[in-house]
Amino acid sequence: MLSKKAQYAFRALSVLAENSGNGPLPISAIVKEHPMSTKFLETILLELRRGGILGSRKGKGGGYYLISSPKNISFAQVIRILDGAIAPMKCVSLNFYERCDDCDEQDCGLHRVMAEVRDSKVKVLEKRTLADLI
Amino acid sequence: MLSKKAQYAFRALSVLAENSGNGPLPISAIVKEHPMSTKFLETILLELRRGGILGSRKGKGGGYYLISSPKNISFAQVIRILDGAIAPMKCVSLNFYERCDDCDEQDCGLHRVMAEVRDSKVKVLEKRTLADLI
DNA sequence: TTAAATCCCATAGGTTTTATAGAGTTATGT
DNA sequence: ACATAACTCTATAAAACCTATGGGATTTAA
Repeated sequence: MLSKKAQYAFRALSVLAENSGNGPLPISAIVKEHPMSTKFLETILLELRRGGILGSRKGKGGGYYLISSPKNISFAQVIRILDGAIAPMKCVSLNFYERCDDCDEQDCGLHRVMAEVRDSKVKVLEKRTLADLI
Repeated sequence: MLSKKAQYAFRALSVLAENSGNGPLPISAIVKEHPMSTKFLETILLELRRGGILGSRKGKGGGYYLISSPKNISFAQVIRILDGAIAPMKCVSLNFYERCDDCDEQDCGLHRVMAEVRDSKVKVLEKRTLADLI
């Protein structure tokens, strides 16, 4: 399941996507469109900035903005920044791999099926971008 | 991500699937093949029984067994019993639906993409069965 | 009667998620 | 220069959830 963090993030990103190209948008403007905890959103936007998909400008007239065009930012990127692995098990994760203690991964049916699930999720999430939110 | 519960469940179910048709298998026999907490596995098997995919027999010579053939028990069934929704958000879940507070669901981009993710996951998980574990 | 096995309930302990608070820092417009 | 608006950072608290365990009750076969 998507965390609340990721859900809030997509709400906020949809606002930023609509505003794309018009300079930075302050948090207050985002909260105005999608009511939520300002402070919580702050930490989320910070993570997204560190994750490399948002830029920010301080001071009067500042705020957050998308670093690239909405159609170049995939759902997969956002989810990996906020929730981590897309795969249903670490041992089949592409970006957050960890060795499995309970099987040898070569001849494990569970491993095979979960890799298949991962592929089907990634296929959708890599294809869909913030442009699909507008 | 799959919970440990679901992971242990699949390990156990693979043993039961291999033994399918040979009468009940006690927990001790399962733990022998896949080392894990006996008590924890006990609660898992109980849930699977209540979920309708396992039968059990008490007393000496008793144990757990698959109610139907391995090829008729899908991954989706098992996951729904132990982890709940397969969908990434409750508001797009087929079996665990809950209304979304933050959008109207008719015209929500996030909703649309997540429904697409749900479909791709369900497609794999309904197709794959315990027979794929053997 | 005894041993083997499931059944049931309660709960402890830890981790993660969600959210808040507050002080500090930086940039902007005037 | 100054006030202001906005981001930065760290700490922490509350709630929810996951993982695991314990003890006793019940059932069955031999």
